[in-house]
Amino acid sequence: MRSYGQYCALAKALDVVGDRWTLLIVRELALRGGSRYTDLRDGLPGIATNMLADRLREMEEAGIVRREAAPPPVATTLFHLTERGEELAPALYALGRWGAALMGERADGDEFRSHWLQYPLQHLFTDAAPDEPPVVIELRTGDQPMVVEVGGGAVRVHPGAAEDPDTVVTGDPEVVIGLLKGRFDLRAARRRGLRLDGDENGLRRLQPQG
Amino acid sequence: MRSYGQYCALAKALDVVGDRWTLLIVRELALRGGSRYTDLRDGLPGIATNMLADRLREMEEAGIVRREAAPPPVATTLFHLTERGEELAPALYALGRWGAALMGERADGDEFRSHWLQYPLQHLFTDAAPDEPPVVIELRTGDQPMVVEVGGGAVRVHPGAAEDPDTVVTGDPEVVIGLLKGRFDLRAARRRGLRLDGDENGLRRLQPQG
DNA sequence: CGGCATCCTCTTTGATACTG
DNA sequence: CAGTATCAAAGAGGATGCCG
Repeated sequence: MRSYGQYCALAKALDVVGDRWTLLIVRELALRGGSRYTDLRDGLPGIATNMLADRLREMEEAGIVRREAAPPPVATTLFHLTERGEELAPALYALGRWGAALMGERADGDEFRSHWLQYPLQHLFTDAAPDEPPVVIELRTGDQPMVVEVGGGAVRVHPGAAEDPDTVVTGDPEVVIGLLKGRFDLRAARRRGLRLDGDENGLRRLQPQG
Repeated sequence: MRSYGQYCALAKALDVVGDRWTLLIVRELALRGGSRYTDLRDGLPGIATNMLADRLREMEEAGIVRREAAPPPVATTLFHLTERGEELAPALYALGRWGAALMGERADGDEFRSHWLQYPLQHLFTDAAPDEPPVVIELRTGDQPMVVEVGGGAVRVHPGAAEDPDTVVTGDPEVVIGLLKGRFDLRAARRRGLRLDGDENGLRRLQPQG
């Protein structure tokens, strides 16, 4: 990207991360940790492969991405955020929080990946009853199941199936997210195809932050 | 901007404010409040006039900018942020804070406007001695003087000349900012052409936040 | 298959000139 | 003052090819 040529912290930040796709690549790396090229491409539906290669090179030059040759058994390149890259997290949260209001209806053709839920759930939601025993929720929406552990005042999220979930939520991403955010109540969500197995009260623990 | 087509809050936010220049226009409107077109252009050195017109229209459609026909005595159009637009402030702070680390040397040809200091000073600096009587500093750098009031634990900044400043700091933006951020000590700043009139201790009140 | 590089087309941006 | 009009240059998107 061409520099804005302004001696201003915001402009300088945008000189580095203001390019198209750059912040979404940071999102992927922040969510997944070290990632292969093809995993990144999969988490960035719509990106052209040359774009991804270009951006990764630029981000490496800018000091926010580091590439690492994985040792022989794997024999692949792994891309990581540098420390400086990880420091973008607060900016991602702030933008994501602002964008949350735009997550109403899923536009036609909008892609979805389950692991995108990790950021919002961990940072925009809270444990409504920190003193009660922890609750495990499995979300089945998108390309893979996600486990949500709510307990001790915090929310932790990771991909995979839960061993013995208290609650299992199955449905379209728009409906699952709408239910969690309070845009739909349980009745409305069910009308839109949501299925809930196990303890309905488990979900009450997971509440959007003020 | 073409939509990313991803059902993700960050991607949705970038669909709206990820275009080139958009966040810098938000910066200008946030700093100045209601602004005329030509004032915006002046605060955005490097922007092409058709870009500014395009962006303002898009931002209006997106609901983050509102245009207002000022009444007869002024008879001009004023551009404002909507409430939704003002909610971008936390994202601007976060990005600006990240970009502050890039404010080392002023690149050749980098433009500067004094009012850009307002955001960083108010939000990235703090009053180091909240219980002592307030201090007024006048910064003379860039296109216009700025008044910095440090007192009661807060920092307030506005354009203009101070009536009876405790301290007056004159010099190149790079040096003034370097001094405030602690990149230069007073000796080093003076070597680079900084002039300080009045009480040297006034400056000690203004300290970067952790 | 993973990790790109090339080629081509289309869109966006930038510089400048001009207008009600 | 507040923009439009015009045109050239840069960047993004899509398809495909290459190489270990």
